[in-house]
Formats: sequence, structure tokens, C-alpha cells
Amino acid sequence: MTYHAAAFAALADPTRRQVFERLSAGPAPVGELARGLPVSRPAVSQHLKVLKEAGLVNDRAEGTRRVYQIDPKGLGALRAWLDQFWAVALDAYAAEVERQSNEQDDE
Amino acid sequence: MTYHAAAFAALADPTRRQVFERLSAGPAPVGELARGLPVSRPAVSQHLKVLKEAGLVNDRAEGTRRVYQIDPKGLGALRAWLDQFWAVALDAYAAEVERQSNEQDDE
DNA sequence: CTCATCCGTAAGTCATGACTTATCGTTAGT
DNA sequence: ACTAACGATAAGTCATGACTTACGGATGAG
Repeated sequence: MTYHAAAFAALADPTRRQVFERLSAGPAPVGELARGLPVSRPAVSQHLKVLKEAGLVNDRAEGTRRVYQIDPKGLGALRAWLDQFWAVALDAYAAEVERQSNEQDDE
Repeated sequence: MTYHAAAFAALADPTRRQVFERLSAGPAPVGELARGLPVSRPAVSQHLKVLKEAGLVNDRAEGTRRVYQIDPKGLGALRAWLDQFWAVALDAYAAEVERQSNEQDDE
């Protein structure tokens, strides 16, 4: 459940986000992913490895191809972390706005 | 709306996540933030600059202190991006499970 | 008007990581 | 069995960025 750290690091890279966004449209083999990107196929392989270790994608063998698809696990961990802070952040923000309107009373 | 890129990059760093998590408990000046971390105060300043440019925090002057607080803007952009892919990812995943159960028909 | 405190910026160092080309294993077709 | 296609890994290069210390600017206290 500490997946969110790896997921953040993985999605921080623009190329990896492109790969991920492409995969959200459906499963694809490595070569096809590389064809739509300005980097070499080994680079895509390395990116996919990072995404996989972050729980963001799965892979399955299909003949000589290796098909990757999105894994909801990593995305879920990210969402959980975000939601946890979303509520708190809004509360803190609201409290701050409140504090500012009472400013003359405090000081 | 392209804030999510900067937000991902900002929260990819563990130290910056710590700063952000600390701020979710309420506003704090730079010195106090640095006191709870294993890095120097200038380092914290640099991290706060990155968080600010990502729309994740605000700052306001308070005497000689500079108080930082969470800004919901960046977190909101992140959430929007995530939600956009959350539904699609689940759909793709469900479609894939479906495809696998029909495997013998296709081949 | 000092003087101390708080903070940001400058400059430099060092590790990390995003890419490349080269190589190897595996699978499919002839 | 040979060859070609696909992909992962190895090794090396180069840029980025996370830190440090040193310094300068602003504010508040005496």
C-alpha cells in the first residue's frame, strides 16, 4: 500500500505518462507503443518496467509479442493517497479563510 | 489545467511529499518545516518553490516569517487527471477480462 | 540606528535516471 | 535447422535535480 510513492515517481516522467495514456485506450505490445513515441524500443521497455513495478501496468506474453495493459492497482493507490489529503487540504484551506476574516479579533 | 505535470513532478520527491503532508495539518513557516526534516532550511525553501509553481501551496508574509499553506488548486488538477483515467482504466481492464473469457472463440 | 532573525538566491558538488547502441534469448515461419 | 522478428538486459553517456555552504535583503526589537 506504499505503492503511491513508486506511482508518483513513475508518472512524473512525461514519456511514461504518454505510455500510460496510450495504454488507457487498450492493451498494446511494446513495438506498437514505441512506434508512437520519439524514443527507442529499449527505452520503452525500461519505462514499462518502471510502470510495472509501480503497479500501474500488467504484461502478458502473446507469442513473440509482450502485451501490456493498465493495472488498476497502482492508480487506486494513488487515488487513495490523494483522497486522503483532498479532504484535509480543503478543511485546512477553509479554516484559513475563516481565520483571515477573524483577523482583527486576534490581533 | 496542465498543472498535473508539475504536480506529479513535485510530489515525486519524498522530501517534498513530507513537506506537503506536514502542511496538510495546517499552515507553517519555513523554519518550522525545516526543523522536522533532515535537510537544511535553504533546501526546504527550494522545495517550497517547486510546490508553489505546481499550484500545490500558497505563501503569505507574516512579519519576518513566510507562512506556507496548502493550495487546493494543484491537488484538484491532479485529481481531475487521475479521475479521467480511473474510469477508462477500469473499463479497459474489464474489457480485457471479458476478452480473455472469449479467448477460445477468437482463436 | 544597530543587531539578530528569518528567508530567498547563488554557486558548486554529487547522485540519479533517461536515453543510446550492442548483445542475447525466445518464438514463429519456411 | 535456419532465419527473422520481438523484446529484455548490459553498458556507457549526458542532463537534471537534490543537496550543501555562503551571501544578501527585509523585518522587528532594543
